[in-house]
Amino acid sequence: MEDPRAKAGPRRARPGGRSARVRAAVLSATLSELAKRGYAGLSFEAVATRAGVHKTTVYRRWPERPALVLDALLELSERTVPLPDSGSLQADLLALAEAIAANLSAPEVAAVLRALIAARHEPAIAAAVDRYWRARFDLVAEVVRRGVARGELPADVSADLLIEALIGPLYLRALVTGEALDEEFVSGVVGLVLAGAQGADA
Amino acid sequence: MEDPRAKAGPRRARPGGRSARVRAAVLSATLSELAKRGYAGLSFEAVATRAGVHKTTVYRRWPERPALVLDALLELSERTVPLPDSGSLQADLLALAEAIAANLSAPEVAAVLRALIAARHEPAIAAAVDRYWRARFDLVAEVVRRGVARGELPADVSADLLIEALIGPLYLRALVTGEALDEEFVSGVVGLVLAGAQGADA
DNA sequence: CATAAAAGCGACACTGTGTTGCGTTTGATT
DNA sequence: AATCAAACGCAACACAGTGTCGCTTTTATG
Repeated sequence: MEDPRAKAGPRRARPGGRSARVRAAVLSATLSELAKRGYAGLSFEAVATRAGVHKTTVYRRWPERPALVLDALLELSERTVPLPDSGSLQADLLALAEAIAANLSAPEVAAVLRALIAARHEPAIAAAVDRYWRARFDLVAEVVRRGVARGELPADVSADLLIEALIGPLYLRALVTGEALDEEFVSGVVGLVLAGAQGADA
Repeated sequence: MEDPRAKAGPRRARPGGRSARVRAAVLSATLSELAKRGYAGLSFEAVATRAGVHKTTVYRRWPERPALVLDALLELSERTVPLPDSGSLQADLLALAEAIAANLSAPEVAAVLRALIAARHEPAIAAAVDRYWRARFDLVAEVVRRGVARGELPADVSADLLIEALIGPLYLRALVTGEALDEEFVSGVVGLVLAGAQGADA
């Protein structure tokens, strides 16, 4: 009962070229708008205009707001930061902290992060953000593990605690208090945390 | 030319009773709505309804949004946290961290803070938040100063750095990653920071 | 070159915001 | 206690922006 190319036929393949372009433009525009207006103030119309695309196109592909923001985020988190591996824990942590500080010092990045923090209302956003952080932390934990393997840290040190102690102050300044992430501060935090981790095995 | 009670008369005094009640109700409602919807999603109408007051009343007293939120914030920051002074730096820092953690663990508090973070767009809000933090830090620095005076810390330790290292991870969990602020984490941070501050005078 | 998926387009209903004019309540003043 | 303006309640309004719909045009794919 299977006609050679009859019944199966009508389901044509879907285009890749234009759709991909539109998608990229919209997601990029979403990030910009997110930085500019925040999550709640995000307007589909503004996103469409900025992307050079019609409003209905955006609505059709991303029927509700969390879906759009989520896709934009995934796009953003693709940009992975390479893990330093210099052979010295001190140097690795410093390089890491400086890279993060440089990132956070970019106004658009800070703005997007602030928008995300505010969007924790939305369960879908919260879940995605959590996953993002877990992956990030697991990655960075590798640096700590190498330090332990080299004997630079006591074996019972908690990698998560160390990482959070390192990153926390950076985020505090960038997002909460708004103070500048200068060189002195970053190296100070690294020194403090490192000394604490090396000596706190009580 | 000054008639005893003539020309100066028509300027009657302004009521204190009802106005004060309305003001308190509105500001309290503002905090609740802020926690619920965030800054950008804050609706004057919702605030008014929650406060049991008419929409126009809110609009008249606070013509624009930053003014309303700012007043609500000032109300909130009145609630000062008493500084611990047990004679031991370790105990003081722990008490402080636990108090902050308890605060941040309250969903409404975390929600309001998130809303404020997102509202950094608004210069007026940003300025007020910055002032708030400066005052807070100056206050907490007293604990560190006492520790230095008792010889529990090297004299050249930076009070600000120590405080930010202590508070940063707490805020990171509460606002960014969303993880729980359990007892173990809080004491871990205190231990790490304290050890770091005591040993890092290089 | 035929075809269907995807984007463009204009129009629309609808919700919520912020404003205005006027009447009513409230509380300080004499 | 009577007065009177400040402050609030109320209803109606203009307006902007959101999200939806039916239709036409473009553009990959086979």
